[in-house]
Amino acid sequence: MGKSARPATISDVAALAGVSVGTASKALNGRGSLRAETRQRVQAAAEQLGFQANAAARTLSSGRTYTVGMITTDTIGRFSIPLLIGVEDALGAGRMSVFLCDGRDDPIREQYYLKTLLSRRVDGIIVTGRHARPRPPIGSGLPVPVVYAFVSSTDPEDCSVVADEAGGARKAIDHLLAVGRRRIAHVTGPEHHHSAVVRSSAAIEQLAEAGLQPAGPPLFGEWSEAWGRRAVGMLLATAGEFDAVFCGSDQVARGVTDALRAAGRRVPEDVAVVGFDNWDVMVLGCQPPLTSVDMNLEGLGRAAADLLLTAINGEPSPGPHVRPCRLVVRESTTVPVDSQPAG
Amino acid sequence: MGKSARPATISDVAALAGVSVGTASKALNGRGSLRAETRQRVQAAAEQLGFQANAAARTLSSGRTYTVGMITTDTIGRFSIPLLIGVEDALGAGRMSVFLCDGRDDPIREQYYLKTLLSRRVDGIIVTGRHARPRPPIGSGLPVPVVYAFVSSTDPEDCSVVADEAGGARKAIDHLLAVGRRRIAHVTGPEHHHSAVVRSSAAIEQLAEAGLQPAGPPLFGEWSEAWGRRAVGMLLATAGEFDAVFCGSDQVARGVTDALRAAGRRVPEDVAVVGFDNWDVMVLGCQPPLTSVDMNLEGLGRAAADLLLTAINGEPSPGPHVRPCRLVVRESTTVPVDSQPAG
DNA sequence: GTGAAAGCGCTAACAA
DNA sequence: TTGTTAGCGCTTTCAC
Repeated sequence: MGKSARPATISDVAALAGVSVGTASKALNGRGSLRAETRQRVQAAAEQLGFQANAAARTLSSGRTYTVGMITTDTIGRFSIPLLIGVEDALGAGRMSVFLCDGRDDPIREQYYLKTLLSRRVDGIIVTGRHARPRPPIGSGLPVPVVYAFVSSTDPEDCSVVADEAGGARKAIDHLLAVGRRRIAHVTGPEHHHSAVVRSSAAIEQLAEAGLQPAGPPLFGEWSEAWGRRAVGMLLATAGEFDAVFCGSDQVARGVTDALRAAGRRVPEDVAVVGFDNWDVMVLGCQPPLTSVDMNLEGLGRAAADLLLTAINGEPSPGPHVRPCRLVVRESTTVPVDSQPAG
Repeated sequence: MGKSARPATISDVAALAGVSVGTASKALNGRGSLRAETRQRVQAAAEQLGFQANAAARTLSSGRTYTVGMITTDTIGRFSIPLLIGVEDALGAGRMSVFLCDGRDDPIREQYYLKTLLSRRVDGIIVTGRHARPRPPIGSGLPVPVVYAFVSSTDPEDCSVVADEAGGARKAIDHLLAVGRRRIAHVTGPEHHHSAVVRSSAAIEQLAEAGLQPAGPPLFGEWSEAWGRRAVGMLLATAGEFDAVFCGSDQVARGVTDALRAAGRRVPEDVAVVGFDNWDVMVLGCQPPLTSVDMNLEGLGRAAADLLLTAINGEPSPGPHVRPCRLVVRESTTVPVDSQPAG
């Protein structure tokens, strides 16, 4: 069973079945009207030869490639994965294949990929990235539809699917208020980071709506556990009392939680902690497991792919499409009913 | 600048330049011999029309698609990313594009993808997966070369690129011995998991070579922090004294480290801890940062892609290609020189 | 119900 | 040096 020299073509199939290529084509694609017997004979021949229609040839006549390109702005990473899976999921069902292009934060590389994808005549393009901040459009007047997933374009006419991060932050605050917290601090990532700012402002606004001030100014730092730990030192030193910390990411939240425990504060009895991202490994590894905001990136990827498919079919949906976040409650904010009452 | 109705074809270019398509083709591909002036005129016309050669048409005549398929056995995840990046890196340089196919641990899905890729006439296929255990070949007598990356095939003739996990485990043990540890315990993942077994046996053998016994039998459990924490309870309860723990993964190692500290044992002064995978977020989030074994998955992906490229060019390299692991030393095994001497 | 033939966009061999 | 032409494998009219 060596390597077959050459994949079977439709004329091989036609010859074996004793029909013309036109007839074979109809038989294999269920088009035209043929005798059932002929159809079967062709299918049997195709089966026997292991025939797989040459996609390039098909593309050439149909004009459709049934492929889409996915370009990541920055490098492929933790955030891209669920998006990728969602996209793959929605497209795979529609028998479309995905070209993966790793932009590496390099605009030149990105444009190179764009050219390649266009020369491959992809039916559409999905652009993603780790940073939610609106980015310049990848191109203008492109011959195929483009959907931005998680990121959005600075051109408000471009189709994008983004998470309602502000809404997520508000849900986090509402939850903390609902479990009786009133002195809520906020620790998050870099001040120049779009998501940090959006989440932070939304949290503060939501507190204000409840007539509350945050427990101290928001602490901007990095997206790391180490920063979360350091921030707790600052909170303990400078802030007054606080009974909750809303964090801009799960990593920060985990650092905060660890440092609080190390400082003798119980989570959640003394201080409740909420994270953001609902990153399984962080959220479940944490002691106790973290309550966190989930942006449903996989659903977002799926939605982006669906919008792309409908755009490919001639029904574009321009503009931003905002999708809600979901709060996943765990033990960092709620004492389990069967646990020891707080001393 | 609306959507251009139809991408320019080479005959558009030829017409605009006032030459025949054959001449245009030569001019654009730098073949044949043409007057420099003609060449330039064609190139200018192509530029003006934004001409991008139709890849499908090119494929049809040349037989090459300059695409490869990458099939993940299980779902795309943490382990696939560095592999993907490596593959992308090595292939992108050679102007090849990658079709990403998420197998989801579903053999039917996998075969569906295989068919799709073959019908797209990819030049080659890379198969990856999270589990290093050898897997059944994805197909036999395939018309294109296949390289397994990180995983290997049960057919020893199949080309695969794998990490020397046993060697990595031995390096970890050697390091612990070098920093003076003699009573080394081992905590790892599920007993039915190939990597757990390989790493574990290699560690025990290496200890034996040094004339040592492990501190208690290896503890098999899960790949989670929670298990690492529980395991420490077992070690403290049942094992005698121990001055180091070699862990089968960074997550386990982190759980172990946290639990040791909670139990009043200092890391690394009282107990040194080594992880496996060198997963940045785990290794750096840990207190203190974890010494860990790095399998260099990105390099592995690059190597797999390079082997695939040479196989595509007619020089296959059958059989397994084993690549060394690297030990990355951090503070979980070595006291920084400028730190407080142990009390 | 089936076959013949044109054409998708490009390359490459051959003619001019 | 340039143009003409025959495919590459498939789909799709249009005759038969």
